[in-house]
Amino acid sequence: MRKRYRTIPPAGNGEVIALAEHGPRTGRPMRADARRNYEKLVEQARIAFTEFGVDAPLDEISRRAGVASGTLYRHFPTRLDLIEAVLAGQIAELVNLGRGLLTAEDASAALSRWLRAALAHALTYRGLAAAVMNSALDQDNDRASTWHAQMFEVGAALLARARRSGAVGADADPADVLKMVGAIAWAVQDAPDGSTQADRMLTLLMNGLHAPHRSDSRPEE
Amino acid sequence: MRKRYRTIPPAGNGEVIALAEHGPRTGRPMRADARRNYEKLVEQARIAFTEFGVDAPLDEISRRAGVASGTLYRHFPTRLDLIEAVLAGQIAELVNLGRGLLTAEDASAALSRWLRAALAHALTYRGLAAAVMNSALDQDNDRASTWHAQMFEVGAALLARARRSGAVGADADPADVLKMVGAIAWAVQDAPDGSTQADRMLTLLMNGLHAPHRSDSRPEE
DNA sequence: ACCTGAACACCGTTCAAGT
DNA sequence: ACCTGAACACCGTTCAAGT
Repeated sequence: MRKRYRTIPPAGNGEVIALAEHGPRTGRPMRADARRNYEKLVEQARIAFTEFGVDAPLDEISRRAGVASGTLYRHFPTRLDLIEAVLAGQIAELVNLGRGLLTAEDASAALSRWLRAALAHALTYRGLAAAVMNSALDQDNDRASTWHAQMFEVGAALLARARRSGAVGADADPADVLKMVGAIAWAVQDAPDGSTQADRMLTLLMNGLHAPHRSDSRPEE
Repeated sequence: MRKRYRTIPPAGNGEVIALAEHGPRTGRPMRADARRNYEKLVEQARIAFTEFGVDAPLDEISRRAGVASGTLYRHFPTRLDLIEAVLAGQIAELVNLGRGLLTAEDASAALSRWLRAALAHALTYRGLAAAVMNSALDQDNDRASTWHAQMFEVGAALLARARRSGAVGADADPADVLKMVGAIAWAVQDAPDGSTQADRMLTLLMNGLHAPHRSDSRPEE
């Protein structure tokens, strides 16, 4: 199938269970067995994504969770639904970190630190998180989860604060910056020296933010 | 299947045929019918990738080319082999452009122009070219084609020249820069306003290059 | 040396029957 | 309301037979 991952990322925390308490379809509480199945599916998906990558066979996941394939499909109509559930806990942590950093003294350092944390998040599961972040950032996307919305809010606030402090020049679009972070994660996902390369690339991005904004975007020719 | 593309990119030029003259396996000239099949497969793959994206069914491609599935498999053992053949002509053009720009007066503008051309290339076929560029950039990759090797050579030369001219500060790794270009293409591949966003992001990258190099890559915490 | 095309394996999706 | 699991559809890969 695919190369295996070295380390298994930490499991999603209580946030996942908070999601499972209410059915994503009805809004009403889930039946106890349905909720158990939901949680088993998310847990086994997390393990399978770690082992096989994004393309882990769905029936393998349902088999490990001890449910039929139709049950997986009922809870998660698309693969992306399942993926988002797996990532939910990690994103919540990122949001919390960002909120804490909003009161840090050095606004520029706070931004830098949060972007590095976001990059670390984006790198999980072979750049899978990066792909989800990226698709959630597209405007016409009605799939952008609540978690992602919060994440972008925090990112924008940190960027605005850094700009007000004078450390970041001119008008960088927060969505652009976050897209770049996801893009870096994607770019290094299979590189042998991935994390050091990602570090250098993020430094390049931070330099671009610090620089006085010069628009040299003349058209192609 | 998938959303359709607006425009069909220009066909690969003579370079593709140059490849087809010798079998990729033996090194000796291909039999006339084999070569015809090779070319028909590349042409139909180009069209199918445009219509369906990267995941165009292989048997659809072989069906349109009028050959059996085994023939496609003989010429192109993996999907990536087929993709590389489709992109070959475009990459050759990019290399030529870069070589011409090596003697331009303004080294910084030359780099900027070539990076924008590289970005345009990376955007073809829904960011498919970006994925191929990116995987070719990984060091342990024995699949990096001759074309890509030339491309990275040209990019490195343009960057070095811009650095010597003083317009680009310090030591940016050419591979990092090209990875960023591919990453930008990937990030905007499905965005509604993709090309304008890509433009802004590339400007951010250029700003990062122009800035005096500051290394703020302190570890995570 | 190359091509054909049937056979196989794999995997996602649906749905009738059951609780 | 939810679950099961067989059935179906789709697609990549192999390989024996043919030229």
